[in-house]
Order: sequence, then structure tokens, then C-alpha cells
Amino acid sequence: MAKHTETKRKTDKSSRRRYATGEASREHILEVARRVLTRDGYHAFTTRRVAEESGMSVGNLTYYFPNKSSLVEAVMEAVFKRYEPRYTELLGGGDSGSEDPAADLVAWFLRDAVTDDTAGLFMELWVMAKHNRFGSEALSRFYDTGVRRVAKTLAPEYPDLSDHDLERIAYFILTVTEGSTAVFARHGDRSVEHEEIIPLAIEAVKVLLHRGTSS
Amino acid sequence: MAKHTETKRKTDKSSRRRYATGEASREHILEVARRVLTRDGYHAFTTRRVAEESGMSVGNLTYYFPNKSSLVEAVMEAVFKRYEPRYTELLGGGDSGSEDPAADLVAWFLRDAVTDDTAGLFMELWVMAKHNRFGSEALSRFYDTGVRRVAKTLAPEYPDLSDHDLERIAYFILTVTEGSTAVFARHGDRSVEHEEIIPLAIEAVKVLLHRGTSS
DNA sequence: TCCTTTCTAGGACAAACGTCCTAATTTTGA
DNA sequence: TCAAAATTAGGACGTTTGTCCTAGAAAGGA
Repeated sequence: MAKHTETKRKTDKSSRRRYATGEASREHILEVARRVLTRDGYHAFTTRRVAEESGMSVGNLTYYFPNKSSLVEAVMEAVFKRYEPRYTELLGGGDSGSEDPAADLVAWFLRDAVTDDTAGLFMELWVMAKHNRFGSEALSRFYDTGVRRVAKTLAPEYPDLSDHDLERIAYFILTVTEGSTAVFARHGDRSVEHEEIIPLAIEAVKVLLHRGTSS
Repeated sequence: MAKHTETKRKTDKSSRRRYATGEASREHILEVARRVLTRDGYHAFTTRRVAEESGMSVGNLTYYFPNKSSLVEAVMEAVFKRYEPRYTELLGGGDSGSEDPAADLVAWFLRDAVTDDTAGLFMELWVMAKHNRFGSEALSRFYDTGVRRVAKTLAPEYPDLSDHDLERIAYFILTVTEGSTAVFARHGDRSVEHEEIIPLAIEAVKVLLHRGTSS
């Protein structure tokens, strides 16, 4: 099956010159693929489904993404890039005009975590990262840079804390966020609603920020 | 394809009398299936793989589980039952002989959350619950009863808290636990180790337990 | 013992999958 | 306008998937 070193395959995804319509097609594919992945899951993520939902032929899809893994990796890159504008808005300027930046930040993350888009996507990313080295490293990098930006945002408010202590707390916020996705982003009755968890998380984070670390 | 009411299909899984060897085969399949699901993921969870790893033919597998979803549902039931002895040990008697039950409990959950077995399994359960009503309800029930047991375990130590407040805090513990799976159960470099999160989680939970709720 | 029930293997089938190939069609710059 | 490059459609292939069918082997009770 592996007849490599034969002909020059179309594996260079960015070095080829493109027409405007081609670039549009590529981005359209990625947006559709993100939607399919979020809605149907990696388990049902097939090239044929993406092609059909993109309104194009399977042959044309393989023109842009010669194999499935190249499509998957491109989708991962795209979805991480998709969060950037939201993060710059949330974590951007030093003064956000908010009374309590930490509380707003935690509330924003936790509410976003249970939306269909974010929850459906990240659950798939977690399982994909299990068997895809690229995905695993990309996800870890996404988390790590996000944590650093949160830490930087909180830093001026809590000058007594070291950078590492701030990153530790930021990772704690991340943990509660992803936990909200896993536990509460599912329809069904629970004895406790997710909204009731948010003030607990805020209180916990603020205590950690004010106390410093006690290990 | 639906030619029902034709012949009595083998859809009754428990009402049929079984030989001892048959019951052993069934449990062996479920254990193998759990391992395959945890290791390879739902994406690569195929009846043939389970049959092969069980050392039996595909035809024989379909004798015990006539279709894939019946196998999947049985695996879910089995994996939840698998946690019961551990939980009764951890949350069982009123006096565990521990100085700080809350801290021990949080530490135990968080350390278990990043093991290959637990992490690999639950990530798959989350994505399976997205498209399987049975799995979704079973997982929510598993969480809810676990939360109630945690609340009951903590109750005698914190008599000032209402049942609902205790359940709220137990759900918070659950959230941090599942978040640990999502964030830290992945090999790779991070600026903060999971072990550093555990004391933060413990401190946060204890503060919540001592303060009551402030909403 | 023997007969009924349970268990098991092997093969068959259609459908869906990733990938590849080729030939048209469209777009762009000279 | 026109040739070259990029884009598209359509079909083909070998493999894998879930499911079904049949016939034989093993196990238990009479």
C-alpha cells in the first residue's frame, strides 16, 4: 500500500499558489468540518460527510486535503485560532472596566464551557488527542497559552502572587472550566444546576487569589 | 430492513437460561470491551476487534450481543458497576479513621482522574453520551448518585450545611475531578503539574465547606 | 445414556470507508 | 485572447464495518 517516493504527491498544503475561489473553498471546508466534528463527533467524522455537507465532491475534498489526518489537523488548527478574538476581547486590555475581573473571567469561562459549540467540540478534541500526537500537542499548547494569558490578566490585581502561583490558579480555573463541560454539558436532570456551581467556583478562585499558596 | 414480527429474535439478553461457560464468556467479553474502549477509543471500537481480543469468532460475539449498541450499553453498565467497590471503600463507613476526610476524598478523586484507566474511559463515555440516550442517562445517574454519596459522607463533619449545599459542593468536587481528566490526563509538558493543583482544590473545597454558601 | 438447550465457528452480504486516478471546467496573468 | 495553472466532478479500487445465516460442538438434566 505504501508506494512512496514515486510521484510528487500533493502534500504541500500552503506552498502552492491558489486562486481566490480555492482559498474560499478551503476555508469553507474547514468551517463545515468543524461543525460536523462538533455535532456528529469524531466517531462519525468521515470525509464523505464533510464533502457532502460542503456541497462538493469527494474528489475535490481530497484535492485540498489529500488524506483524512491532514484535514483533521487543519481543523484543529482552525478551531484553536477561532477562539483568539474572543480571548483577546476577554483577556485583552489591562483595564477591562470591570469591578471584579476574576469573577467575570471565571463566569465567562464556565458559561462558555457548557454551550453546545464549545462542549461538543472539546469532548472530541480530548479523545482525538489520545491517538493523535499532533492533536495532543496542539491542545496542550492551546491550554498552556490560555493559562498564561489568564495569569497575565490577573497579575496587576494581585501583585503579591508570583507568576507561577498565578499560573497555578489559572490552571485551576481551566480545570473547573473543562470539568463543567464534562459534567454539565449534557441534557438531563441533575440535583444541582450548573449555574449554582458558578458562584462556588468564583468564591474558590478568589480565596486562592487572596491567600496565596499554602503548600 | 426491518422485518420484525417474523421470528423470535435473540433480543432478550437476560431471560435466557445460561450455562456457566456462557456466563463466563459474556463477562469476559465485557471486560475485553471495556479495555478496548479505554485503550483504542469509541472511534476504533469495533465488534471484530472485541471478538478477536476476546479470542472468539464474530458470530459468537453476536450471539451474546446481537448488535453493537447492545454491547455498548452493556459495557457502560459494567464499567459503572466496576466503580462501586472502590466507592464503598472510600465513602463507606461513617468514620474512616481519617483526620481530614474531605481532603483525603478530594485527593483520591483527583489522583484517580488522571490514571490511564479512568481518564481513557471517561473521555469516551462523554462523547458516547452525546449520541446515545441510554449512555447519557446512565452517566448522569452515575454522577448524581456519586455526588449524593459524597455529600452523605461529608454530612456528619459539617452539620451546619444543608443537604443541598453539600450536594452543591460535591458537584464542585466532581467538576474539578473531571476537569483534571480533561486537562491533565495527557502526556506532555505543562507549566503546572497536576499534583500542584490538588492542594488548591483541597483548600478551595474546605473553604466552601466552612463558609457555607453566600449566594 | 440421550435429548434438548446452549454455545461456537465460519462464511456471506450490502453498505460505508479512505484513497487514488483521470478528464473536464474555471480562473488568472501575460 | 490564450496558454498555463488551479479547481472541480465522477468513478474506481480494495478494505473494513455491522449484521445475518447455517451447521456443528459442547453442556446439562432426564
